[in-house]
Amino acid sequence: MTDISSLAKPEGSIPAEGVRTRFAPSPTGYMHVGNLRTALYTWLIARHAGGKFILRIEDTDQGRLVEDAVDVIYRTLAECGLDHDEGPDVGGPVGPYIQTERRGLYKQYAEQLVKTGHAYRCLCAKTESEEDSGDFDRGEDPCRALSPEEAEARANAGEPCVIRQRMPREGSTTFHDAVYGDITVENKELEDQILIKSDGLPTYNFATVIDDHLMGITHVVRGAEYLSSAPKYNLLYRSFGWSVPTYVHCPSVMVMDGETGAVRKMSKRRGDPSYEDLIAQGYLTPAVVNYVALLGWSPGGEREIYTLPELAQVFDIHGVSKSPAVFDIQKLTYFNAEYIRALPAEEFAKIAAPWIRKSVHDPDIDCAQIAAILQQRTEKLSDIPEKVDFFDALPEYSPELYIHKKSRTDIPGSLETLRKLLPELEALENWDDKHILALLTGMAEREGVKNAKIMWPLRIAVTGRAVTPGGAVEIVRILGRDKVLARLKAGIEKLS
RNA sequence: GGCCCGUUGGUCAAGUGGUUAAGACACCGCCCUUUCACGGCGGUAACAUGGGUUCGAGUCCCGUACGGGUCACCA
Repeated sequence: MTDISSLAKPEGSIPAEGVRTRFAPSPTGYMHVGNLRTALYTWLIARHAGGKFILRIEDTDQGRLVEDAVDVIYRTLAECGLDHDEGPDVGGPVGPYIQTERRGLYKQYAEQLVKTGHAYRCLCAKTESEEDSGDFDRGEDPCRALSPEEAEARANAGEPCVIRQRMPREGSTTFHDAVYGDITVENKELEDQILIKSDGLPTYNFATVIDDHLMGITHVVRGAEYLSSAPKYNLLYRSFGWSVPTYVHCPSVMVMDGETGAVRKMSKRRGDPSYEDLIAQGYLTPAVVNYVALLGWSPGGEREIYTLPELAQVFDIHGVSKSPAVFDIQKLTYFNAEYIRALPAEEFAKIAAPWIRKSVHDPDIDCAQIAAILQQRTEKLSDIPEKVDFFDALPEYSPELYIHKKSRTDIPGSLETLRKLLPELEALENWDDKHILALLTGMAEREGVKNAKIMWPLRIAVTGRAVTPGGAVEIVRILGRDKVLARLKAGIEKLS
């Protein structure tokens, strides 16, 4: 076999040791949850070991280029905290990190394989073995393995030419995966896959092997959908005399159909959320990352809430599951609520402000005060606007709302309460929680009734809602005297 | 259909031959509470199935069923 070390290498050389992982997305324009999880695990493995995390763009499909798609990848990785040490934007010792910029490289290695008999040129889509088996009419079709001279002549004449990997016809190949263990397939099941397409670019299966080797990748993390093509890689590595990196295949992320209950792979086309969709729906990035980490991997204990650095510390390939996991938006929502509650109040106020302003336009209303009562009751940011819209304008509501068994309220009693409340609130000097509460409890005490009997009608009158963020006192305070008095009057009129 | 992989409650999952088979979400109930929520307490609910191996099997082996993946000049 020819010495492959004489072949051209990209600039620089491979670091001698240490874990190196890579996230190698094709730029399709969005990151679905499964992609994000693959990126996460890949990053986690590198960081856990103190190694390097590399970003490589796999854009060898010229027909599927999407404008700005790479930006989505950069943005998502950055937002999630998955920083890369090498990549198209930051460079590195084994670049370039975009496959179309490496095109010459693949061709050389493919030629090498042709020379050593591990690959052959072909003019059409038929493989050697199909040709041998007489599956098509040889007389009509010019397709067959070509000699180098022939191939070159054809290429010069402008005829398309493809390079295929020559698979052994007998025996079997065993491939080892860190998650799935040993997987053995009969060689006769392996197709002579195309290495170099007729446009001169490599196929994914070839480019990834070449690049992973050249970039010194030690752990290849990818979706389980690639598992069945993995044995072919072993053959490729063997043909080159290269050592095989550790493969880590991750189970697919599924989604359950709400109606049929059937599980299927997540897909953008079916409306399943991408990372950006989730953020737009008011999910917090750390919550998404934390939840996604646990989808198909378990740290083993009972703990579920982990920061990114904590995940890097405890991440272990052995915890990766073999079976597909169903994405559960409810559990994500739970994680999100946990993260929202844990936020410092000022930070939540900052994050919540734009959502509050979606429905509360009155400049006199203080967003920060609303945020304060909202924080403990918000599961996702997108729930906010409808929860607080009553601050802006009193919604239409039914008098029935005044009837509440537990608070022992009814319509006539509520009317009476509102009538008494009106002058007292009008006269209240200090408009703050303490004094408002004192006024309300004082009234309850004087009348010998539960606080709720006073507070329920008041809250209904000022909000028009049975369910509100915060109780009567806070809402009255935030709303301000003018609005409260006006709404009280409206309530009295409604019940009269 | 061929090949490959998988199968613990509705969902995520712990479990590496001997456990009353964890925990979390969701759901239900109770408590707390000025509503709702939060919080606290409790509850319903699982080893797909049939054979082995073994003193003993969720854990090991084989079959069956079901689910997933893959069979492109896409990744």
